[in-house]
Amino acid sequence: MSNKQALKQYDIKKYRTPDGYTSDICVFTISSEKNEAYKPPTMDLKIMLIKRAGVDSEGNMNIEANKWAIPGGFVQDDETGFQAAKRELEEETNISGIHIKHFGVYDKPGRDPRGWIISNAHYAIVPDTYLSLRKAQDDAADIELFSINDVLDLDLAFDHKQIIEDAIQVITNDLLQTTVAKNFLPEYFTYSELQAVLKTVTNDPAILSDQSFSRKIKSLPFIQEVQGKTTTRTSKRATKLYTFIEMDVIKPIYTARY
Amino acid sequence: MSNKQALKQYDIKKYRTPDGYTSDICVFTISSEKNEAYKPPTMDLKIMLIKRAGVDSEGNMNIEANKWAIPGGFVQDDETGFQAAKRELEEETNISGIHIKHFGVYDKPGRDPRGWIISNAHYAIVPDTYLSLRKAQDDAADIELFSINDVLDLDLAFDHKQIIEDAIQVITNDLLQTTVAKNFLPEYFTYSELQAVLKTVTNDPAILSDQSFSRKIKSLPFIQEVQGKTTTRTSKRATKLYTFIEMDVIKPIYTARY
DNA sequence: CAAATAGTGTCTTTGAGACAGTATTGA
DNA sequence: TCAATACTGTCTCAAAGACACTATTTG
Repeated sequence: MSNKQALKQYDIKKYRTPDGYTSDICVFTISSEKNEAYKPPTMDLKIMLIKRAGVDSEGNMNIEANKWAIPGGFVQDDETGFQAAKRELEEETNISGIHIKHFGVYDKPGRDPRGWIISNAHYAIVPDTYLSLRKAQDDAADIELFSINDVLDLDLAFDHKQIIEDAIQVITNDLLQTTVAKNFLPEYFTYSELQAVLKTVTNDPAILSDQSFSRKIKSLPFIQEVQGKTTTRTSKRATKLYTFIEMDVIKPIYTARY
Repeated sequence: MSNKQALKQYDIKKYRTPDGYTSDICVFTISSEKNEAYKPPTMDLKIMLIKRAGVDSEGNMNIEANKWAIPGGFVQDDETGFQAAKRELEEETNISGIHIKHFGVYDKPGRDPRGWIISNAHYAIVPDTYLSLRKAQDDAADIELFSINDVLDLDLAFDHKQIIEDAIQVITNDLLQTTVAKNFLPEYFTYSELQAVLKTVTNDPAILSDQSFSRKIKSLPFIQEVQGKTTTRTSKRATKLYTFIEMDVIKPIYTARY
């Protein structure tokens, strides 16, 4: 065993090393499709993609030209992949404090024709106001939001179809089994706003029903009613506001009610 | 924006590339501490570590010598990190079909004094019989199982303390919120065997109580009673057997009972 | 007042949790 | 027989789900 160990270390020179190490970010936003006065929002979960250029800076044909891709870039040698993702997202959106989470590594040989390139996949949650702003400032031709219901029909670069599929699965899970939904909401929100977020990823009748959900929200240990504050942004009648309590929630499937 | 994109591609030559790409595996096993006849098992969640050699093959002092470490090795350029983890684990234990899951990437600059080395972290679930066997065959001085309650007190190599902490958190979550517990159990198991697995990571009274749990298990949609089969391995009285049904379980925290 | 949203009142049914009791069988 | 494990019977309490109803406010 000691030999085996020592040999492994010797092998360090033998193995080929990767040609690149990148971080990519699936930027999700929930845009209120309709946002009329005194109406609860109708929401749609969207992902931001960029369109790859047709030619590179030297005028040569670009690889995966004109295809849609998730934003990303190379990790520098003085930062982690996570830090790189954060940096790139901040460069892209000009905001910090964004919720961002690593969810996978994509390293299948041949995934990038340029070489052996390893990609860290992250998802981020960004309020849609920032993205509309970003799109307005810049030449906006090559940045677009796509509904998660449509995005997989696009012509996507590299293995980004797989990455996006996985990201949608992960964020669906996280929205339902963690309190990450709070990142799509203002600090104080109404029951119907939280409900609209969850509706983007589930058909659970207990969540779909207004009465059930407005009753249920009062008994959730990780959500608290904000006393004495109301809003009229979702209805003419003043509506109670709630806020998330900071806590880890692990509800075992073995004790839940089915 | 097109310029920015093109520039990014140009940068491919500018960035330093990693010095190594590895896969490490936290090998978990549940050993039955007591396994007397007609007794339900008392289980303990353990992790397998190897002891790093004192000197390398050339007789030089090894880095992180004599410290405990999680097993792993370099990813080859014709395989993914996940495949490498599977290959290494099979080399180590001589079994295939093991449950293995990627849970993180460790790439903090300076984490490995030998260079910029990126590690994919996985956890695996291995029946303890295989590990005892493996330990018996080999010179066993440098391979050991540690309870997750003790392992963090050891002198651990590199950033393996962090990796193991994270692995314990992830497997705890998965055991309670997915059906991954099935990998610690035979195909047909008793309620007390499943209970013993869950007890290694939770103090939930509904799981701790024999009566509650033996009732509850009948109503779980992902567990089915095996008709007409019983066992006496956990008690003198014949005990009903159950099996997991293949299905995805996502129980929203918003509909669970608290 | 009509329409829309946000609730509440109340009933039925289900299940969780607790406690006590029964069932089975080897030592 | 006893001790240990695996249940089952039954009660109480809380919550889920359904339905009807009330509350509030603007156009």
